Amino acid sequence: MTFGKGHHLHLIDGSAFIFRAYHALPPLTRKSDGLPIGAVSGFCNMLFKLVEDNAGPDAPTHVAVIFDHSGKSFRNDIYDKYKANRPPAPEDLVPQFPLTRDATRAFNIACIEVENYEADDIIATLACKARDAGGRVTIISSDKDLMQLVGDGVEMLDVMKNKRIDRDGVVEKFGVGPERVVDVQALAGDSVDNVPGAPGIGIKTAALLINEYGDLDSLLARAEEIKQPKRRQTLIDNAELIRISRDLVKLDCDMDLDISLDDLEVREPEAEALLEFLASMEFRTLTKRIADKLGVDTPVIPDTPRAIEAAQADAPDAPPITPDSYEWVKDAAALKEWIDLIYSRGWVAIDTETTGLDEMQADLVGISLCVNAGHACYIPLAHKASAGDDLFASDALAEGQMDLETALEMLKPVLADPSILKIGQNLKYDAKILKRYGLEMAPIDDTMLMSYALHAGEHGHGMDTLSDRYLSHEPIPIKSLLGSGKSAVTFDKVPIEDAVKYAAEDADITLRLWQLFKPQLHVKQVTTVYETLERPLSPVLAQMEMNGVMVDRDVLSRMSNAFAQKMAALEAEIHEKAGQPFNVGSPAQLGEILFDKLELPGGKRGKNGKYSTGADILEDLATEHELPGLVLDWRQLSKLKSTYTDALQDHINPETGRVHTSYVQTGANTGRLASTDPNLQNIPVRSEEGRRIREAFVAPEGKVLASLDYSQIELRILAHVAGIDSLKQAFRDGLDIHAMTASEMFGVPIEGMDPMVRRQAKAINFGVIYGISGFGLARNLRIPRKDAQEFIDRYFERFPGIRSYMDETVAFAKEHGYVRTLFGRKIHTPEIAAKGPKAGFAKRAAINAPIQGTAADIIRRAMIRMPAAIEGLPAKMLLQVHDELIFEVEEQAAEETIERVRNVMETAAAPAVHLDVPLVVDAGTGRNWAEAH
DNA sequence: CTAGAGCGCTCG
DNA sequence: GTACGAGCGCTCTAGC
Repeated sequence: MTFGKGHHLHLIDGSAFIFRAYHALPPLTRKSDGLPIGAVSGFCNMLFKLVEDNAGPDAPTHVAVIFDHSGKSFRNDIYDKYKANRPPAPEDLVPQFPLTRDATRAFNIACIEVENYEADDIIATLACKARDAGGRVTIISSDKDLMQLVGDGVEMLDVMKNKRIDRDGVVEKFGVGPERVVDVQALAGDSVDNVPGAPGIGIKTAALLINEYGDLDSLLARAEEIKQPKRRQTLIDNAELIRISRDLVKLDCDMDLDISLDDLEVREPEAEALLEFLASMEFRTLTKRIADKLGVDTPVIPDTPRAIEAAQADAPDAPPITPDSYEWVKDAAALKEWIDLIYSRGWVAIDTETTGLDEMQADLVGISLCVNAGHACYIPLAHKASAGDDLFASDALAEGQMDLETALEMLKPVLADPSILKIGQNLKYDAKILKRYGLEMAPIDDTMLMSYALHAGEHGHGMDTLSDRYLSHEPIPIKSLLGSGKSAVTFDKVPIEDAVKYAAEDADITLRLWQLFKPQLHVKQVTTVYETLERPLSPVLAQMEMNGVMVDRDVLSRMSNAFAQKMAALEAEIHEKAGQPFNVGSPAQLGEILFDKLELPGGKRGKNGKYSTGADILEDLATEHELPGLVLDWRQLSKLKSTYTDALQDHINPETGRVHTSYVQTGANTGRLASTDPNLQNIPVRSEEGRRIREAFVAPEGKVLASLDYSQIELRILAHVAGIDSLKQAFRDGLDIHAMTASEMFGVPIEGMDPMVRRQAKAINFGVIYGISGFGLARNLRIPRKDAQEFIDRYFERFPGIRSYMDETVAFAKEHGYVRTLFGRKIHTPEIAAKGPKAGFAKRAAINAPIQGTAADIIRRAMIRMPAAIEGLPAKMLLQVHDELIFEVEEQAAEETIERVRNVMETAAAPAVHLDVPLVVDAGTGRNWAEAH
């Protein structure tokens, strides 16, 4: 049978269906694993309704669902900004795109998409073919771009409004017949698709002009005749843009399709395949309805959520992880194919290989990509030829590599494309490397951050850990390629064939982890944490790290020399008092001197049978002998010199003259950041001598450093979460909280309070945050344990809400295995069920985590909002130290900057959380960090 | 020679 | 046996 007169073709605009379904329905998720399926559900219902409605006399004989092939089309070659303003598809819709194709096939309906073309072109080509063959066509869509096809037996049907659109309908909408629709659209433009058109001309005016002049070409040719000066000028000025617009809106009726109309003949669904699909989506109602209609038994959909392991076993289509499937991309043609694949998929896992771990200095060596489990490649860009390959130049590049600049030029639009999701493991690293090469990357998903949101406290979040744990696969160790220690080489020396296996595997593993984690975010109810506290922070940190802080080498160097001299003098004195030379830096040797040779009291041995010689012990011994005090002085200098004045100099970047720390977003289980290489969160401040190190952290000429820190944020949070009215009121009244505590506990007036009493209250306040114990407080205050316990008892008596908060928190942790911050962050406490000393640790950690974690969440929220808040000011955010943010700002803008930053910090909890206590931020500025703090 | 544990000290 | 959360430099030793 050949398609012809008497036949009726239905062409369904699949993409329109998907978006309509997505927006019409709440965000449904599959019960077993949280996979978002709202759009698929709506899509299936719409398909089913069509099938049901197709029983009547007007039923189609042929039907097809047409989809847009994701990514770019030939129209982008005509006009590169085509559809450029279109926002990316929502996160939870992206994984549903392929499922709607599966659904179409499950209904046994032809499913068509063609690379480089839009659905509208395929619809146009099929509609023209069918019309020419003498058949009828109904286009099921409300897209006005398709109205140019109406007429001669072609109609549109808007299923939502249940309205047919024929020739008259088109005239009603455009003021012209279908054959002139393109002309009107070319003039009017379309802001949604970013079709330029002629500025100032809308559909009404366009129709008027076309009706007057006949068609677009005549209009443009006779533009001079137009009476209205503005219209005349805009048509003359924009003639070229208008012609381009016409090319953009004109649908291609003459595509080469390898499918014929006869292939589209209506087929009955195959019950088994359709029901299997519906059951796999866990659509209970629809499965039953369709099973009933088809007259077969409804398949059973299990109610119990599957475990992760089951979900994995459930995906037999994921091929095993093997280097055999990885591709070595050698030239632009091969890379182009990968880029096309990325566009067709909508996402890509990416990983960069470099010559080192310092993102501010390492060079790019290659890039790996993965679009699908097992489908990965490596693009080597700067591998060196091995010595044997080229006798003349040892730094010659190896064969089989494409030009680095060409590759980056090709990848640049993909990485910046808002419709392409870039997936990585610790993407901040790759983003910084690529940024140094001029490439921006957005939007992103980071499997490390996902793991952190899901599993903080349960395990680490490095790729090796995750791969082993969730994919049961041990990745190729980097050491097997680079070696280790002195003989280690950089990645550019690795033979490319080895690099391909290693690098592509990393991208492959990352993509697989993403596929596992993404749906889990919903299931574990940490989507908001991930989306609002993790994902948006990563680029902010990257920018801070790249900003760096200026450090004055000379200041450090001078201090270092001074320390060295003092240490030498102390060392001589120490040896003299000890009666023999020994390594003062060796606790083991010191212990023997103190406790064996000098026979001082209190020698306690640690785990390895060595004496403990910690500061607290030496302080106690200082009353017995001169030696311990000298050692303490020596240790302070030694610490300052080695960790700060010496090591810090090595971290000054030779190109920027600044120190660029790295923040580990997943470093602390509570949500705090960790700072490494170097750690700038533990620069001395408590001792006078140590604080001087901060004088080396400076602002350049004409600028100052501004430091803003939350005052007592953790105690404020404690007052809020434990609901202690008197503490909350004290914070509202701006009282000295430690003095107030002392006053409440001991019944003494705040005025003229003994500083010792206040100090004890302060220790108790902090102790509470840490999960207080009599032993700990006793040791901290150096008072008998009994006295400490009395203090604690009295404290709980006065603030009973604190005790119940602690008890409830521990009970919650025992029941659920985790605790939560006010913003929903989960911190797992797997040891809470343990016996013995571990239980104590876990209990205190569980008490502390919601407090410390909520404070961490608040400053994260402030940091995420900060770039927008200081936009336009000559100010840069440089550092975070848990409750403090440090900025570098031009002197005359310091006041304005502080005002804006303070405002963001003080309101950072809102609107997600309303605190019963105010957040207060102290601020200071100075030429260096010591002055600013 | 190297990796890792343990100690001790720095910060919030 | 004990305050909560981190990173890093040094010493020392087990194991290649």
